[in-house]
Amino acid sequence: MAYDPSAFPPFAVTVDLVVLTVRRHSLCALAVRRGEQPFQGRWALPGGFVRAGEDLAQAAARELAEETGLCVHDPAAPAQDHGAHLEQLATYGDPDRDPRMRVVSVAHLALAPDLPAPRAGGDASNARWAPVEELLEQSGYGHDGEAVAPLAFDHARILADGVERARSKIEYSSLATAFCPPEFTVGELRRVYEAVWSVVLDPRNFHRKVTGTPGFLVPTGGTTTRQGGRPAQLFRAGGATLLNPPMLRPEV
Amino acid sequence: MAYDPSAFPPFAVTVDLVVLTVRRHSLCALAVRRGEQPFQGRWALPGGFVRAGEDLAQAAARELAEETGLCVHDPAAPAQDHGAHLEQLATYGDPDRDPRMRVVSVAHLALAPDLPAPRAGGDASNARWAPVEELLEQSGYGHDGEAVAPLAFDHARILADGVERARSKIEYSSLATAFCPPEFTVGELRRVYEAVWSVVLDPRNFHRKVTGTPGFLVPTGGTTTRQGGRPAQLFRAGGATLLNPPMLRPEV
DNA sequence: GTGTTTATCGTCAGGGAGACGACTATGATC
DNA sequence: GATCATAGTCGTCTCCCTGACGATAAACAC
Repeated sequence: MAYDPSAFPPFAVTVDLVVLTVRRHSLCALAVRRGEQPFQGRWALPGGFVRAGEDLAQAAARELAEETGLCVHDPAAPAQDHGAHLEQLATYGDPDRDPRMRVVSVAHLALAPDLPAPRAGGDASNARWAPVEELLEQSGYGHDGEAVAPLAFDHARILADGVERARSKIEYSSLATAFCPPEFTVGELRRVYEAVWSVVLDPRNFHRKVTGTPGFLVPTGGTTTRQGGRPAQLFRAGGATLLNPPMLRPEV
Repeated sequence: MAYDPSAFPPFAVTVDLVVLTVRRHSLCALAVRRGEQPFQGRWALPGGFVRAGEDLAQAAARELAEETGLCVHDPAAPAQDHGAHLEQLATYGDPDRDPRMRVVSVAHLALAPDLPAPRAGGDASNARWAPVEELLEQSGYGHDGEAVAPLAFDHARILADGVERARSKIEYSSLATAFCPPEFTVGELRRVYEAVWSVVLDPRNFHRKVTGTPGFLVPTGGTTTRQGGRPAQLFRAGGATLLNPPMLRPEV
């Protein structure tokens, strides 16, 4: 218990990011290709060291901006910016998780609307959005037939934890709107739930539920013209953060 | 992004513990008195440095055993041991949270049944169970009239986060049984909910709800003889961890 | 026995959710 | 332009869960 600077081992502290978005009706995560040992050439979650004067949340926001150009949604500001949601996920500190040294990684979860294309220091070939099932398979092939190795380090575990957090959190919070652009339709929001949960939802019951939950959605007055189908009303995210009663995830 | 051992600052990593229990109908947390600077003499959460070969969960379990003598409940083992529940809570890494150096603390949440008395290295005067409202008041007086200063470091924030986690988690999980001895009555479980949520619950509806949720409680066959009142059936915690539908916390 | 306390069972009304029919408003096709 | 396909929106019906609360059961205190 006594304080002795020589009594504790030195640690490196990093932040790793689980950045999720919904593209083409499936839940995708941002992966970057490692350019160095260990796990050189393998896909990994974006991340980096926490700097000296930096808070953990600041470090995560900085990494997110470096990798995606996204600004973090300020919780104090209203939901009119195009920022992403960022929250701490969990911390991973297994002694053997990094062969180089003792690294403790504070993983963060970011939810973002569909983005044009990832950029990793200007090199697009080193970053991509990949469906989470594809990244979580122990081995397999990507949509383009490329062989895919498991994620580096313990990042598969971190990604799985982040996905599970997102899946459960959209049940009882309005976080699903973080996957949507500033203005969206009820159908777009439903497709977010369907992609994240991998289910199909009844459009009529979903519409009744989300429009009937006070503070979840506020109509902007506009409508969308889409290819085929009746134009839909446009909504913005309302001020409510907690949904009560929650959205019910269909079982099995 | 390049790996350079001199490019990152050294951190100390600690685990801090929010140990909660229910005593005399109120939610209490374990606090230890600091014996050294900074915050000498102030109350704080128990905790300590993570050792070299140690996992974060191992470090938390070790600290918990040192402070309380509790063994951690093995998730793989059935719920028949007297162990406590332990889970990671969140990580706190503000650069200024410890004036001595850069310390990142991985806070853990432990839930335990009512224990005889705390022990801190054999010195009982340096550890106590205190109602969480008392510890979270910025200043005030304990139940014995002693003046109480705010918790050291950012431990009030950590404690508040742990309490909120416990309050929300007993809604949708069977974790409330972690506050109970191996065998307990429905009334004892109800008093746990009442203490953690600071509400009063209808005994009849509560009984219907918990006995009707499959896997939550399994009757042991025995009954209790208590001072006054009809003897109650004894139960053990069932195998279910997630309650669906959840317990509903009364609003306001 | 009477009163008190705690446990347990029943009843009833209201609300939310699933299942699903019906209608509306657009684009696509012939 | 009529028809079809597509997507959005409104309504209805039933079931189940919950809250409110009455009633009964089984112990103890006097």
